[in-house]
Amino acid sequence: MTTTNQKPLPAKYVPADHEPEVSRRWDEARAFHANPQRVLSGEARPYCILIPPPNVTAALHLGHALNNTLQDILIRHHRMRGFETLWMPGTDHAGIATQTVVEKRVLAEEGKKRTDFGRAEFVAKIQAFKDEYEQRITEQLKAMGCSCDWDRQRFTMDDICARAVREAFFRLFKEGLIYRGKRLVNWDPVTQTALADDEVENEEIEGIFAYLRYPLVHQTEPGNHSPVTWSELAARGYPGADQFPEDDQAYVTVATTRPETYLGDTAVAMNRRDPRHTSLVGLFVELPLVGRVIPIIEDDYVVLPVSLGGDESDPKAKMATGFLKVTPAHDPNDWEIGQRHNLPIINVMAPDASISADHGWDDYDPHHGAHVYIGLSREEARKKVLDEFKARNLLEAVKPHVHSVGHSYRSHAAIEPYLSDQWYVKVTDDRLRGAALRAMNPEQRSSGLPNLGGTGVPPVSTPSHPPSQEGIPDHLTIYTRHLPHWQLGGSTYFLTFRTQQGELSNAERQLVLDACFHWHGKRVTTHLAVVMPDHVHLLLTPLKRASGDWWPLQDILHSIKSFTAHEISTSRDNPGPIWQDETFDRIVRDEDEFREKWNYMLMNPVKAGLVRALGDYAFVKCGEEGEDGRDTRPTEARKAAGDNHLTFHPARYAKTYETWHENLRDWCISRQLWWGHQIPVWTISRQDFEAKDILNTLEQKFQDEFAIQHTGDDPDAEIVAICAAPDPGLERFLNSIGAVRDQDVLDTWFSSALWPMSTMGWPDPQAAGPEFLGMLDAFNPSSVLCTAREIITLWVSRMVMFNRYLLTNDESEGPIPFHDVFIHAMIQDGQGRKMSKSLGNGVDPLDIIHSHGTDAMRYTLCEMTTQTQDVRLPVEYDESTGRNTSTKFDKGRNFCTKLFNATKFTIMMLDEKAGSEPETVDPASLDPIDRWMLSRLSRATHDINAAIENYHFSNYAQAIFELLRNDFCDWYLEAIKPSLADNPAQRVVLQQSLETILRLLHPVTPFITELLNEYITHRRTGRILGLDLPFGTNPDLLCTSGWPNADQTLIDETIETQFAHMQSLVEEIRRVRAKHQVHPRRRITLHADAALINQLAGLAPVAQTLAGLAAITTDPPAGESVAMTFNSTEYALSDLADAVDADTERQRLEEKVADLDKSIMALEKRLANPGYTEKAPKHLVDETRATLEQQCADRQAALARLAELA
RNA sequence: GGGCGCAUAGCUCAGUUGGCUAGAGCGCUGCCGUCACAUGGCAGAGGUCACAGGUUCAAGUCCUGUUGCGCCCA
Repeated sequence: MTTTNQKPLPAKYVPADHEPEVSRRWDEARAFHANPQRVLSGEARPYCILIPPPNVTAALHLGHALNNTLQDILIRHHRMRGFETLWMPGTDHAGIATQTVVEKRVLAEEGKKRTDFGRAEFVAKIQAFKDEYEQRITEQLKAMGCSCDWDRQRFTMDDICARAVREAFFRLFKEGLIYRGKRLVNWDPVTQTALADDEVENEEIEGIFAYLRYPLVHQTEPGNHSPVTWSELAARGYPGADQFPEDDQAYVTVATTRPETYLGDTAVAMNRRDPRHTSLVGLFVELPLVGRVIPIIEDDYVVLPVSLGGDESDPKAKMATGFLKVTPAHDPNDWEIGQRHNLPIINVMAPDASISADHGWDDYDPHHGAHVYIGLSREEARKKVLDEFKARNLLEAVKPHVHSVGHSYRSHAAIEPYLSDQWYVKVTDDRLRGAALRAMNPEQRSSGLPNLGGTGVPPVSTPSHPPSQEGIPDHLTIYTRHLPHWQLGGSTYFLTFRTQQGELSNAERQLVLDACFHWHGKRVTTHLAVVMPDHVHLLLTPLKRASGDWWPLQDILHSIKSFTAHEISTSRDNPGPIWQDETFDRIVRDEDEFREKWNYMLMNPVKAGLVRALGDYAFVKCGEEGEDGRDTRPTEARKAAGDNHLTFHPARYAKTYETWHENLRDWCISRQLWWGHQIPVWTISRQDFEAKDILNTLEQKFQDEFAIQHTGDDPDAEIVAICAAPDPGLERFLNSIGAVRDQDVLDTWFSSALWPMSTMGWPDPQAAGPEFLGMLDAFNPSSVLCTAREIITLWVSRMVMFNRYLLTNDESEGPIPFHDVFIHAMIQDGQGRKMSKSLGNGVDPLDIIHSHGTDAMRYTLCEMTTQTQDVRLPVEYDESTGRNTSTKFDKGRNFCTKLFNATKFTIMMLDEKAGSEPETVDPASLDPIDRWMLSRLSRATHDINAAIENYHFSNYAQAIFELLRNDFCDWYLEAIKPSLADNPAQRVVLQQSLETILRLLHPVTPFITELLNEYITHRRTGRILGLDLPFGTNPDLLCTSGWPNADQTLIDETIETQFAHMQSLVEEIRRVRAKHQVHPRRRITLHADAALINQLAGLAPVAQTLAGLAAITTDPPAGESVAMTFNSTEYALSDLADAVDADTERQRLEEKVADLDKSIMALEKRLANPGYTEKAPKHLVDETRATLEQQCADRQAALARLAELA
């Protein structure tokens, strides 16, 4: 069948000519729409990714392109594998960021400020901006080929998300996990809002260290004080007081980077170890101009100066005076001191950080002179303070000082620690933080874990206590190997690991035994586990994964050992290594031998070294046969995944997650903004609340829909009410009684944290709409979250906490929101700077798509994704187009061009001569070249499956690159040119190979493969046994066709070895041709011998084609010829030219001899080392000997030929 | 201050639990207008794997330390 109903492919591939058309076909087929019912009915397993919703502040840049390309690769791969696949798209309202951008825009365009509009009016402006950018972002994602379920696109301020926010807030509030507190917050004076800790960026700035003198006074009673003189101090034993004029007023000197905050000082603190301490106890200082008299207190926080015995290595001790001004309202550390000593808290600033007496400066008295500061900015006030102190001879010194200061990530203004009422989530509660930590995969948890790996000593392959050989039949002798080799066959392994020291208690033995069976049936079949007090024996067979390879034994063992070690060392309260390295003994692979060995061990446990004495069987357990390695657990069980299932890739990021939670502080969630979810809390004074008997009314009318909290320190403070589901009746009621709704909005991450739930209709899918039914059950937990590193703390953690807390049922804590977290690299520009909008070095993916095409961009991004944490991407600005571009994408573009041309050529060849192709092809009947191609295909398929499964995207890109360019184009296509027309079975192989390649490529380059697939799949005539290309859910499109299944049996080691041999022969001939500058079209003659021809076997014609040979003959050359050594034998090539240049030939041979000399010396040296021949594995030594032998022969041959030439 | 990452060819980067003469793309050199592809093919040059120790028969790879760069968190 050679249907050629498509229009012919154009001469050149121009991506822009095809991508929109392909997109349209996907849209029309609704190819990316997920149906939860297929999951719930058991028809298909779920695979779900939730997009990290991009901020609507700006268009996407290449970092997003990377992020989304990787997600799309995972999604498309799983869709083709038959999973019911959901990729949920959406955007984030990004409260402060978006509002700031719009404020700037409005100011620039209309010259107006936010406050010139009403709240509703301004929010509408932001909404319009959001609509514009949401659309732009969606267009970008579609242009990138993202196969999202576009029908389900969400925005974090959708009604559906708002409902989730209300519900979550209500529940947390009711349980006391949200509270109101007067705290120091990170205040951004420019945007005038509080910021979360992680929205603050520390920057080194060149500031000052000012030394201010505070005059000392006595205070007999409040309002009545008198100066303290130096002579008085000297009398009190103050060291060095006699150095000063005795009648002058004494002072103490404080050092500060922020002199202006002295207006709010409420104490001076000193360390009790300070020798001056005793003489100052009970004294006070008077703040110049302010007039406030404040006590001298003692607190261990104060650093002793070096001169008084402070720590010399502490830079603070070098700068310190020993006296610390304490400003509880304007410094977090001072706040703590203030709390400890019950100091007054005096806020001296307005929200814009200007000095103000109207925000808590209750003892402000303009007559003392502090009025000179009022209204000044922080910076102006700082200068003014120094001037005023200097004028009064109270400024001891000012030194330059580089220190780190928090800045707003948004406005870049210096953060002011500012006292205000804010709402907090008590994330430090065990129900949140604890649940997040318990979610972690135990093998990635570090706390309390002994250092099991990374000792630098590789696993010992020789057992330190070998099982007794006595009585074991010789042919069952266990032998040791390196682990990777064992894995190839999926064999059964006998493993032993021993305790580091001491013995396990019975309880511990039971724990270990259970752990040995943890992966049973899922990743391994655990045939037998024997847990003795000082060692463990395991008999395991790793199971096949869905990707076709086997679960790594190493991983399984590591899981068992690290988990048990953690548990044991915790319970012993004695961290330290528990296990030694394991020894690996391979059981003979043959099944009969295995059975015999197995029986022997069970019958003769003492002789086999299993146990020490007969009867010592307490902790021995045999497992049932397992199934395959797929996650076949029913939905309920999968959903129960809560504790121990959250796994990071790469694993090192688990540490970031863990330490973040260990050092967590409560999360400030209120923001003084207009753009966001307004806090659903109404407040009313306690007086009114009680007078109107409101509680009673609430309880009668709105039983479960409200929760109250009493807040405030004094009885006059307010109480707080909250409504749950947005009940207009309750809201009306609250308004009617004069309760006031909180003006603030929630931190954006509060709604983002609900993303895995809100997008699926939580809390009430029924009410959300029919399309939400079953979504939570089918797709939460989702499969993987793909994001960047800084998001671990901002978002990942909060999603885990909320998902687990809010989906808690009567039985247990809720599930994790995703099983895996994949952290990809951050894209930097050519100078190593992070790509960001503020630096202006962000690159629009559409620019790259414009110059190179989408697939090229995706291919290159995929290939860049290794396990590293940053990647550099130098870009150049193209004047002619006004766009950024980068030569890094050339590789992707060239790769696509190659695919296009190879496909065109394949079509041409298939159409040239068609007919009589067999319907079914048995690989065994094929020519070697075709068997080789199938072997390479099968191998690549397995490599690619493993790469994608492990998030090794770069390996995927490289595997497919080599398969297409090297194997398929350079060798296979070139080799079959002469034979294809007369070989119908080969035409099937060609067609099936390319179709397989297109499918394997589809996840990374979806557009071009979708385009070409139509041409190739329609030319399908037959199939190959062992190579299955399933139809999938909709074979009309490649994106919904099935993923290739290549049977392991197609991998033919023998043919691959033979082929590699043939390749080196061809390459050797090509080298000779190149040296002698033989024209590519000239056919030359290889004078071989029977041995070589025999060795080439069926590949001789291929070699002839690829090396440009007219013939391979055993006849000696008739005329001039050159020598060529191959495989220790000298051969001749003739017909190179009309006359061979003897000088060239001599030079070539001399170079060759020199090369060989060098290599031979190295090999001889290695073999001369007795350590090598004795200790290195035999096969390596043999290999070295063989190589040496061959190279010596090659050298002899070359020398002989040189002698002839001379 | 704590944590993490990086340092390999001119450039951008691979190198899978230590084992062939360390690889790829771009760039460079030579040949090729060839009937899929010049966005190509064939061949080639180019590396003291940051530095110093150590473990090992064997180190780019493991360990210790040093230097430089970057990121995250305080």
